Formats: sequence, structure tokens, C-alpha cells
Amino acid sequence: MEDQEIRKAGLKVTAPRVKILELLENSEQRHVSAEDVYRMLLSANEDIGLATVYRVLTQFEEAGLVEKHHFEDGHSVFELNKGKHHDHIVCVTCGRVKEFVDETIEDRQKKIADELGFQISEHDLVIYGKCLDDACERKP
Amino acid sequence: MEDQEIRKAGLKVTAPRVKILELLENSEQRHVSAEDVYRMLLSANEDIGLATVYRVLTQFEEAGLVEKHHFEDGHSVFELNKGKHHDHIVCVTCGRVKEFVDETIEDRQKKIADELGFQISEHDLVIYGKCLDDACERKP
DNA sequence: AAATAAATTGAGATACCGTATCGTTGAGAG
DNA sequence: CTCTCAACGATACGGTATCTCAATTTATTT
Repeated sequence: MEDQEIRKAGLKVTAPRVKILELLENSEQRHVSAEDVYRMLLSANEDIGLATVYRVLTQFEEAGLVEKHHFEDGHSVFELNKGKHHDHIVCVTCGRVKEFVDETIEDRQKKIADELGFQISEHDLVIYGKCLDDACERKP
Repeated sequence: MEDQEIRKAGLKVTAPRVKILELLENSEQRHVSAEDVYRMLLSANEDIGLATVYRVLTQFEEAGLVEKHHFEDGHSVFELNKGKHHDHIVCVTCGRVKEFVDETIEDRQKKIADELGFQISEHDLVIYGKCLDDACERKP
């Protein structure tokens, strides 16, 4: 049950939080924006304000339940935290997102930060490209 | 002379473009936001509108004269294009930015994109961390 | 050098994303 | 069940970036 996860995060179990968490868990796309979530809630006839969506997603992020990413187009997306770090590759045309992990890159990053006198808190590698999928089209 | 570069970019040589390019070339910081540029112009008693600053920077970007980067805090910065690709490491506290290049990482990226069926157009690796500089302080 | 056509400009309006405020509601401890 | 404080929805707001449009400027043509 979602209730447990929310409680564990130190948050009260409220309808919006449960609904949003459910939605994230059952969503087709792993990467959704706050607006996406809001629209999905409307479709589901849930009466939840946009401000609450942002609030809840931010709280979930602080609690480590979801991760937030800022892509170059200025769009922020949230995704359920699977607990495993990964980077993203985004199609510049259709917006499709894939995930990947590469130990070599991870190691090099640590080394570089070390050399430059930084203590890594996090990082974001995003590769932008054109995917070769047949259905790749610019979104409307 | 800046005129040449602007002309080569296919743009008319106008006062705002020359001033902005000069400013980028002589600026202390390599990484400046549009607002930064605007404020610098005001200080220099130039009568150039904010909209123009955005327009010119965007044109410069399209012409390849500058590069634009979107950091996680939602801040965009521009920097003169030295023609050489590099990535960034940003201090989460003081905002200091350093650049680096790592061939190993570059290679791995190409390989990953290949495997996932993407044709890389560009990429952005940003490492966020805490720098160990003595003067590191949160900005006012 | 003057005329002209096209591009560019500044000011302000506007769009956009995300945050803050505020009065109301409801979760959950006692 | 009652009470208190956190959480809520609505809406105003803030900062960044873009759009609109009349006025100006560029650079080409006379």
C-alpha cells in the first residue's frame, strides 16, 4: 500500500499524496512533469490543485521517493526513485527518454571532481540526440 | 574587430550586437546569464533593452558564437564558444563553475548512444558538488 | 549623398513555470 | 470525539523568457 511509503517519509497520509503516488506507480511514462501529473489527476476527476501537485512532488523528492531532473528545454520531470542512479538520453525530436548507467563514466566523474577540488553531491548527465525510432515525431 | 565575427554570422552589425560581444569577450566571468549581461550594459550606460539581450544571445547561439547551458537551478548561462567542447562542474553553494574535458567519458557516451539507437546532437554533463575553496559562500 | 526596403530595436505586454499566501479543511494524537 | 496543526485549494505573485509593434537603423540601390 502507498500509505506505508508516505508514512515512512514522515508525511501525513492524505488523499492527494496517495493519488499522486499511485499515479506515478501506474503511469505509462516513467518521466512526468508536474503539469502532466496535474492533467492526469483532472482526467481522473480528482479535485487537486496544481500548487498541491508541486508541493507533494517536492516533498516526495526531499523524502527520496522521486527524483527531479531539469532538461535543457527548461522542462522539469519527476520519476519514481528506483534507488539506483542512472543518467538519461533524450530525443530532441520526440522527447523520448531512455536511461542508462555506465560505471566507467561514474568513476571518471569522481576522479575529475577530486582533481578540481569538489565534493560531488550529485550530477546529471544528459545526452541529447535524435532517436532512430520509426514513430519519432515532434510532439504537437 | 567584432564586426567581422558578426558579419560572418550573417547578422547585421548593430550597436547592441557589438557591445554585447565586446562585453562577453572582456568579461571577468566566462559564464554569464542574460540578466548579467543586461546589468553590465546598464552599468556601462548603454541603452539596450532586455528583450534585445535575449534576442542577440539567442542569435549568437544559433550562429555558434556562444553556447548556452541550463543549470539545475533553472538558471541559463551563456559563454563564448572557444570551439572546444567541455563539460561543467558547478558548486552548489557559491555557484562557481569550472570546466573540464574527459576523453574517456566522451567515448563512452558515443558508445552508449549507439547502443540505444540515438544519434548524438549534443550533450551536457554537469556535476554538482561543494567546492573546497576558502571563499566559498552562498551568494547574497 | 539621398532614397528605399528590410532588418533590428526598445518598451511594454504577455506567457510560462514554479512558489508564497491565506482562509478553510481534515488527519490523527490524545 | 475533540482539538490542533499540518495540509489543502484557489489565487496572487515573482522571475525568466518571449512576443508585439511602432519607430529606428542598416546597408543596398539610385
